[in-house]
Amino acid sequence: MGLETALSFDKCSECPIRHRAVCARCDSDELEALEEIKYYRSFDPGQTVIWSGDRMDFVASVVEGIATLSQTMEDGRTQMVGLLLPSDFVGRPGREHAAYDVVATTKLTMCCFRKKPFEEMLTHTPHIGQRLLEMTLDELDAAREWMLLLGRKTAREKIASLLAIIARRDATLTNGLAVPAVSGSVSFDLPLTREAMADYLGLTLETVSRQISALKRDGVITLEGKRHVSVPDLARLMDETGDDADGGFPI
Amino acid sequence: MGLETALSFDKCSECPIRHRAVCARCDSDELEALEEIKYYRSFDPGQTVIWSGDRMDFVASVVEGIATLSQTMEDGRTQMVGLLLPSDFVGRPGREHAAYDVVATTKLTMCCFRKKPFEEMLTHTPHIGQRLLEMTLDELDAAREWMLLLGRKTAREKIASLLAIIARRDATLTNGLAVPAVSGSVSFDLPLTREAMADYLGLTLETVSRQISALKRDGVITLEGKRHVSVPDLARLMDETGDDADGGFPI
DNA sequence: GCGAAGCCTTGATCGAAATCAAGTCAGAGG
DNA sequence: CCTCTGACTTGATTTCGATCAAGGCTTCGC
Repeated sequence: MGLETALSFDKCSECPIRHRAVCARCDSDELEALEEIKYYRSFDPGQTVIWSGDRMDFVASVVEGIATLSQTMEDGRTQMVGLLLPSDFVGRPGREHAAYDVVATTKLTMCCFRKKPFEEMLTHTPHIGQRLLEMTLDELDAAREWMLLLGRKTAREKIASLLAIIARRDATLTNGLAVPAVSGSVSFDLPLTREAMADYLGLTLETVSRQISALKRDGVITLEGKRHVSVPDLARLMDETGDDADGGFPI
Repeated sequence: MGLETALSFDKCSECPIRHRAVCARCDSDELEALEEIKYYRSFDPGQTVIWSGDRMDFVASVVEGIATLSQTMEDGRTQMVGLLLPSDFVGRPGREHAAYDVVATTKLTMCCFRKKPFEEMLTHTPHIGQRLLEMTLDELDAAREWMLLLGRKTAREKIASLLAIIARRDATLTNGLAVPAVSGSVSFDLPLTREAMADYLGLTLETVSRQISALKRDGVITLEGKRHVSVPDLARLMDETGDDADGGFPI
């Protein structure tokens, strides 16, 4: 089941997402209160964390690994509505049941808070609510950027946009810059299968495969194996996304 | 310009959105503080409230009328990312410039708060932040529901979904029920042109027109004029949306 | 080494929605 | 009354991505 935890830390103060997660603004008193209601859970790749409609008595932060948030129609059509990376928040205070499926795509560790006491803290300690508002507003912007992609971009632009987002994120994490580079070269591993990319982009896996091949043929990217992507010229990739020069990031 | 205000009220306590807007939870003291920093602005149909990228020194609530929130690509492709109805909130605390275009589709009145003092209040009075968090979480759910529509639904399902949403909202407003009816008949006016619907649904206006004609031909709806829609059997319309029986509302 | 299962690629064909192109209709203004 | 305009409809054609189908490449267990 992979439920046994094997973390390299146990105190919040040593936590790798301490300064980006919902607890980012907490002082040491607040952190102590959170310690009391938190517990860790781990999941294996492919394992479902929560099914849509399930009763959910916790909220959580992703500590390590990647998970997907998705919706499925009766006939099986699936749309991913979010990609959960370390520090991202899962669950909604005030809601009894999960609204989406959450599935681990890599080995995943989550820091869970029992919902009732977390909701209590939300009303009494402003720092958590403030940070959660900020994170939710960011997610809303991301969702709206994705709406433009889903509604108006071509398959090629969709693939280029996804690659650009992953490339940017990787570049930011590795060089530690606040503002990601907009040119130069990067390389990274795709954290998703072709099918998961298709579900994220509103395409079929065949179209994803074809467009990746096309970008490779046109020299926008090179592949080593199926999953490792190199981008010789980030600006060239950005051109393919259809966004304007500044990368379409909200000003 | 239509900037002259002609409201039937001037105090917050008589405001029609008093109990649903960002100020819903405020007590009388907090309301008094808000009164100090608020002012009203009105716009005519078609008028642009804010251009994406513009400096924005206020945030606001829609009081009366309808506005759209949209994104446009360099080559003119447009995607609406939100429909703003009375009580909806516009703007983001902590952001200098607008991220989207806001356009009035009907006569529109907004209750604006100067940004700086509003941000002040946000850190000092919890009730505003709590309500704003709740509203933002609702918007995030709506955005994610729309992502499923944009990524996976057919043109016919998209139109049916939009009509169902408007029908529900109208039914709720007129009968005052907390939970909208799921069957029976309704009729309402479309608040959007075919082009605006297309921008919302990720379609062309021709496709919107054809699918509305098809739903009419199949007896799912009837039209009086171009804009007035009657739905003889709401359940029938819901079937056409592709959502499951409960209407796809988050549990 | 061999077979099976996953994941991915590529080809052929099909179909839904986009695009291109006329029109219709209602209302506004001269 | 007539024309102009903007919103909408409808038809013909094209195109992009879906669907159907086959096969390749790894990895894993036997």
